[in-house]
Amino acid sequence: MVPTSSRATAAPADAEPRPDLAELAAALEGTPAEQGLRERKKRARRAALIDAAQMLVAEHGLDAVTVEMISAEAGVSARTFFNYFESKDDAVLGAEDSGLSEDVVLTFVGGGPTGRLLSDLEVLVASLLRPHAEAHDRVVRAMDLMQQEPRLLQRHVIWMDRHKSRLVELFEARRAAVPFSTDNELLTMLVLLLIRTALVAWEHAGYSGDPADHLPAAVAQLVDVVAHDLDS
Amino acid sequence: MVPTSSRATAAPADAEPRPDLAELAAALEGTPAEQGLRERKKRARRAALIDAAQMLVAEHGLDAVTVEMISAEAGVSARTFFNYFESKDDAVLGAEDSGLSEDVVLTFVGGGPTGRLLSDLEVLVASLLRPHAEAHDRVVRAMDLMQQEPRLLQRHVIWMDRHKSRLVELFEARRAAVPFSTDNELLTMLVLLLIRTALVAWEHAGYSGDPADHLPAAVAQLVDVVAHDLDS
DNA sequence: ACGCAAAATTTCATCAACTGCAATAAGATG
DNA sequence: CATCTTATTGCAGTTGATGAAATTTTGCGT
Repeated sequence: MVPTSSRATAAPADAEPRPDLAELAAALEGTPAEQGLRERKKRARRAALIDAAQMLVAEHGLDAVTVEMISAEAGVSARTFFNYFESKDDAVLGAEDSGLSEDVVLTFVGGGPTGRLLSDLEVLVASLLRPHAEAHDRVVRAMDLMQQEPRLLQRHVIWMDRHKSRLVELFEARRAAVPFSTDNELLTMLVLLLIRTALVAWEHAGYSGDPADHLPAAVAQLVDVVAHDLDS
Repeated sequence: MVPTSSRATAAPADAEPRPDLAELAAALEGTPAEQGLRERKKRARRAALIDAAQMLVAEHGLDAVTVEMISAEAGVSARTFFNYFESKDDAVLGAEDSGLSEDVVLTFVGGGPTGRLLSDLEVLVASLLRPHAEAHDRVVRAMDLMQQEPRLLQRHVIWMDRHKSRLVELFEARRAAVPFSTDNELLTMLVLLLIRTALVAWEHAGYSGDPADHLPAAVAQLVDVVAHDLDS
């Protein structure tokens, strides 16, 4: 195996005779006592796979990395890889299905918190962005990789697509409480716009702080564009 | 050239002795005398492949259709298929790289036609949408399929990605003529938003007229959302 | 500790998307 | 017709992804 690993060992952070044991042990340290051992191992493997995927892709490029390499690096079989991720791309991005919390949802469908649709969308998106701050490092690496490998950008849209029906439900529910005329399609695209704009701004800021911090600026820009159109 | 194949058989693809001749002939009729025969055949094959792909997918679903089926239906080898399209999805969507015309570009980068960024974006998007009206039937079918097969939606984004660098160039050029502060990222997402909203509205309207006809409504909705936020 | 049931991993087989290459067929051209 | 160019094809091979059965690991009651 490993047909194209001529300069693989030039990297500083790894001189591993036995990647599985070392990484598993390290990863298990990170999550000391939380739930059963089974659960911890699961998280550890998942993290190991993401790390392996991101490291390899950063070094060799997306297409030059096979799931076999990733699996080998993480010390599992290739088949197991697909027990954790639906696709290679998902692993590289460390895809996490960050759902939205109940209270935020309830507030939104109730017509709150501000009563102004755009502002409330902003709050909603902020709550979507927050989980990203947890796995800070992995998200940062994912964003960097997204720039080098445009193909990964589409996963962003797939994420959107996964949650689109849920979002549409929210919009419909809110519409029942506080009628408004904007189409669902435009609103979902608006959510996507805000997410991407905020994330890119976050990246331009050197990944300092929380992605959600850049949301107000994104909204402000949007308002600006429209306002300029109304003025003149 | 709508009904390419008069065959609605649910049976496997071995019921036809010579699909190529019939379809090719029909397709060649459509484009009587234009450039060389070679060029016409190329277009005909491409059209045949798109039609075959869309028909089969509409009948059996995206994942149940293989490129071998599509190729067989169009009367070419599977290898040839990939001389025409980069992927199966591209064929199903009938991906056409509609570029933007020079005059529209020049007007935009010059700060026109209205001088208001959003309105000028609208004009730009309209010119992007117009080519879609040419291959009306295929675009309609592609849109229908997109609804049934969410995975195809991501191609929309890939299209966006392909043209993103060009769009960014336009934004930069205009910025040089008429300074404005909006980020490129937000603007490209805005373009995507307008395109999608207009297309979906067009679809909801039963595909009557031109997709670009629904652009003003999309912009109006966007303005509305922002305006409501400014008022209260 | 022991053994058993559930869950996860692995092995193996299989399919389909896609690519490179070399041979061949088919337009174009003079 | 001769030949040069371009397109098509068959073929072998890589890779992503999935299903099923065998095997290992973990949880847990006794």
